[in-house]
Formats: sequence, structure tokens, C-alpha cells
Amino acid sequence: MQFALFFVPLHPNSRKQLICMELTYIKDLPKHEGGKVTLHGWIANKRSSGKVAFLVLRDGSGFVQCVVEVTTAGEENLERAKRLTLESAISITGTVRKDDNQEGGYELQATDVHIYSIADENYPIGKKEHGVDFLMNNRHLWLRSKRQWAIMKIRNCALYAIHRFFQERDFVQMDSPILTGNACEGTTTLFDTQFYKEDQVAYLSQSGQLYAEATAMAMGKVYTFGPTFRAEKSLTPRHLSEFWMIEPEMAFYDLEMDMNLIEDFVRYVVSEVYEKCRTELETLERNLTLFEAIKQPFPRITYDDAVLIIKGKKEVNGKNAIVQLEADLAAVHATIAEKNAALAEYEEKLQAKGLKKGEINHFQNKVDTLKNELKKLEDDARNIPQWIASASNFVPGDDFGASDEKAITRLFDVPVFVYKWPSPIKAFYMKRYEDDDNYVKGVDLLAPEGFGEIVGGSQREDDIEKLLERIKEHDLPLEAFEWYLDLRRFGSVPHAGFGLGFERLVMWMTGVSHIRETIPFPRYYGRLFP
RNA sequence: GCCUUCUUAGCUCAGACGGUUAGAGCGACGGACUGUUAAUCCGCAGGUCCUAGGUUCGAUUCCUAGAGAGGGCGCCA
Repeated sequence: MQFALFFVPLHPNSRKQLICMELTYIKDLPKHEGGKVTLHGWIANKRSSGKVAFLVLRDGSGFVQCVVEVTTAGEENLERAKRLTLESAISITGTVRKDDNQEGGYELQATDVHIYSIADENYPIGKKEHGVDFLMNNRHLWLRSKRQWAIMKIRNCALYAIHRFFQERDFVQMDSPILTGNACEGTTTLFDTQFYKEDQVAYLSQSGQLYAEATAMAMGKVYTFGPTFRAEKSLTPRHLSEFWMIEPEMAFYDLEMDMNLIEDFVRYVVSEVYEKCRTELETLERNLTLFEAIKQPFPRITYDDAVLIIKGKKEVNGKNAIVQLEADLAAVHATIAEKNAALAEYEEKLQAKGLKKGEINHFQNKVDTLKNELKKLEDDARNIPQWIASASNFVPGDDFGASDEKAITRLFDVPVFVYKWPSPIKAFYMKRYEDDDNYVKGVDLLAPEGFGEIVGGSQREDDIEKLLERIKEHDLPLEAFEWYLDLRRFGSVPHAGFGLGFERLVMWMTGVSHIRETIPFPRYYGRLFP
């Protein structure tokens, strides 16, 4: 590989200005084994002894340890290496060496160290644990850390897979507007903003679906992938005020074809991430059961059957939802007892006299970790009984709550379809069953491990008379829907689609406990900066 | 919007039935060390105990209100 570097003196703090034709990245080090390369990046961690410094370098493509020894790099380079603070920017030249003890399997034996800039020593993010709020205040820097890097790489991989999936199947990406003139489904609270004239309000889109229906009638199969805004003060681990949604819409599709597509789609994206992001999943210590099970067919159950399962009146593969939750609760209590015993043991060890400092740290770390784990377990112990009560008291006809979804998904390793929902709890545009007006052709896909709903879809009402009835029933402003009704006046056909919350998908695949970590700069109630 | 737990050093946390100078670890800073993986070892510095009001001889600790954060529910993707 040919590349040329020219260094031009610029400023005492940024020693060199780089004009560069091609860079070598950490992820490509295996191709350069034994060869000499120059890497450019930031100091993620540093350890140094008298005559040797270990620099962990990150360049966005990966992490690698660089060794600066006095014998190979000389006094001057070692001196420079020792001056580096966390997050200082450097370029470093050296020989690529295989070392199975290293993460990634390679390290760089340095011969030259060049400094772009020395970072202020007060880099706020340390090596020890931090609270979530502190990290969110430093989100612009937090993104540099390894865990966040892994999450963002997976997000990107999923993003690309989604486009590939649809493009390979001849779907056309047709973006829906972000500024809209009316609140389309009427239920959720929307953000609003002034639109030129003082008395005219524009709302930020909460769904692109109605527009996708229009473009599907023009292009056959379409998908939208854009930002979505909900002004609900939903401060939960599963909600954002601003998130990205994928909404495909297909002409001449019925509910079953819709479900087939959803299944193929979710399986495709999950498989791509499994195949291409092993390192990242390892960094996140993700349990891989989900990825191995994804080849199995997704169960499809009706709402009525789901209700019986939630209430513990119907078993799945010999498993009862309520019994399962009770077993989970018992397991939590057992774990709490175990951890408490371990905690007492370590605290006793800490009392012993003549401990070395290293031993004290070790025991203290164990105690801190155990206390944190116990806090979470005690939350579970408080919450699971509520879920059990709420699931067993479920009233047929109601929409599922978070606990009901947990009761169902707990029984499966793969996502589960729930379809044929009661008409009153679903949106006006969903098509009713021809033989039973009480149910609509809607479907939700619930992700396992308690994550809950990631997809909501339906076959749409294509009969203008019935649609008019629904609009009246839901008390929606008819004028605003005239253009939507035109889609039924001029060449109405059966059609279906679905919506998938992108961050929820990423959250589920990465296994992170909070959706706020799945988007670079999350927006939610109380969070507009950075 | 409702329920619940919390707010002490730059960070993560301990603590006092209300009483002299409020503690630890990490980080930062100074030093030692040629193979470290949250390196280790020695030294040093660092505080409006969230804010306001109340009770009291005395409040960081008790009470009330407010602000902010975590967890659960609702709303949803």
C-alpha cells in the first residue's frame, strides 16, 4: 500500500500538520503483521515504567496497545510518550507484532512518536465507574469510550443492513416530511413550531406512515427512515423524545405477507450484526442466545391466545407465564441471599489487620460491585410481584402493558408476533376482519428478554366508506384527511406496512439497559445538551 | 401524570440517635519502577455535606417546600 506523509511545523502544541494521502487504521493491522506502519489516534489509556511506556491507542476503527521502549524508540520518543495525557492526539510509527495476550491479537512496537496535541489533564471521564447523569452531561466525550464505541458500531451496522435489505428487494426509500400541518393520529402530544405566518403551527412528525401509504401507491414498495418526535414526558429506559423509525409500506400486501416481511427483515438485520460485529458484542458482553436462536421461526399467536398465556391459563411448550415469573422472583431472592453472604465475607476480610494496599483495593472493589448488584436485584424483587399481579389481573380487551409483554416474551427465545387485536384499542386506519368486526388486522412483534414491542404493523383499511366511519368515531378532523382519502378514491388496493423503532432494535441487540445509550445525542425530557 | 429511592471532594461512595478539626477509593499533582492490562508502590492537595425556610443553645444530620437524578407504572416505537 502506498501512502505519503508530509509534516509541516504549525504550533508548539500541535507539533505537526499532517497532509496525508492514505492512512493505516487499527482494524487493518493483521494485514501488516511484521511490517512498519504509522497510526493516528488518541490515547485511550497509558501505563508507564521507568524505561517503557504502554499507550493504548484508539483511532475510531479499534484499539491497540503501543509499546514505547527506550531500546527501540530512544530516550526522546520515550520522554514524549511519558508526557502524554489521556486523550492526547498522536501519530505513532512502529512494527506490527502478533501477541495473543492483547485484545485484537496485535500490538505496535513503536519507533517514533509524534504529538498533535497534549490534552488537558482534567479529562472528566476516568477509568472507574460513573453515574449515568454525569456521563450524559459529558456525552460528547463519553462517545469515545469503548462501550459507547461498540454500541455505535452496531448501530451503524444495523443501519446499513436495513437499507441493504430493502434496496435488495426493490423497495424505494421515500422520505416523509418532518414538518406536518396536523397531528395525524391524534393521540400523542407533539412538538410544535411556528411556520412562517404567526398563526400557523407546524408539528414535528410523529409518524411517516400516512405519507408512506401515499408513496406506496406511486412506487409499489417503499420505506421511510427518518426522525420521529414525541413530546411525551416518558422518562423510562425505553423512550426518547427524538428517535429514528423505519416504516415500510407495500401495495398488494395483506397481514400475512406483512408478518412474513417483518420476520425476514428482523432476522436479516440481527444476523448481519451477529456476523459483522462479534468484537463489539464481546466488548458489550452480550449474551448471544438471541443471535443463535434467530434462525428459528417466530411464533405467531392471536391476541386472545396471548391473553390466556398472560393470565397463566394457557401453557407454551409446557411453560406457564405466571409460574415462570414466580420462579424468576424466587431466583432473584436466592441471588440476593448469595450476594449478601459474599458481601459479609468480603467486609469481614477487610477488617483483618496487616492487609496490603492491593488486597484492600481488591476487597473494596468486590464490596462496591456487590452493593451495586444488590441494589438492582432489590429493585427486581420489588417489581416482579407487581408484574405478576398485573399480569394475572389482566382484563381481556385492554392493551398490553409492559408487565404483560414481559410475561409473554419470557417464554420464548425468539421474537413473538401477536396479531388479531380488538378494534377499540387500535388505530383508525387498521383494516377489520371481514368475518368479525371486533378485531383488526394489526400485529405487534415483541422482543424476548423483556424488551417488549419493537414493531407495530397492520393491513390498512382500503374501503373509503369504512375509513370515513372510523374517522368520525375517532373524532378526527375530516378536512385534514382529504388527501389521505384520495388514496382510496383513486385506485385503492389492499396494502400493509409496519413501523420499527430503530433505537429499540439497537437496544435489544446490544443488550444495553437504557435506550439513551443507543443514539449519539439522545433527546428526552430534561435533556437538550450537549 | 402517579408510586418509590436518592442528592456529602473532580468521579464513585461511606458516615454521624443533632455536638470539637467530615472520611475512603479512584482521578489530578510530585516521585520510584523494563511487560503493564481499571498496572503497582511512596508522598501531597482537594468540601457551600443540592437550595430555601423552620425546630433547636447548636442542623450537613430532624421537619416542610422546591430543584435535580435513579428505578417502576402509564403513554408508546
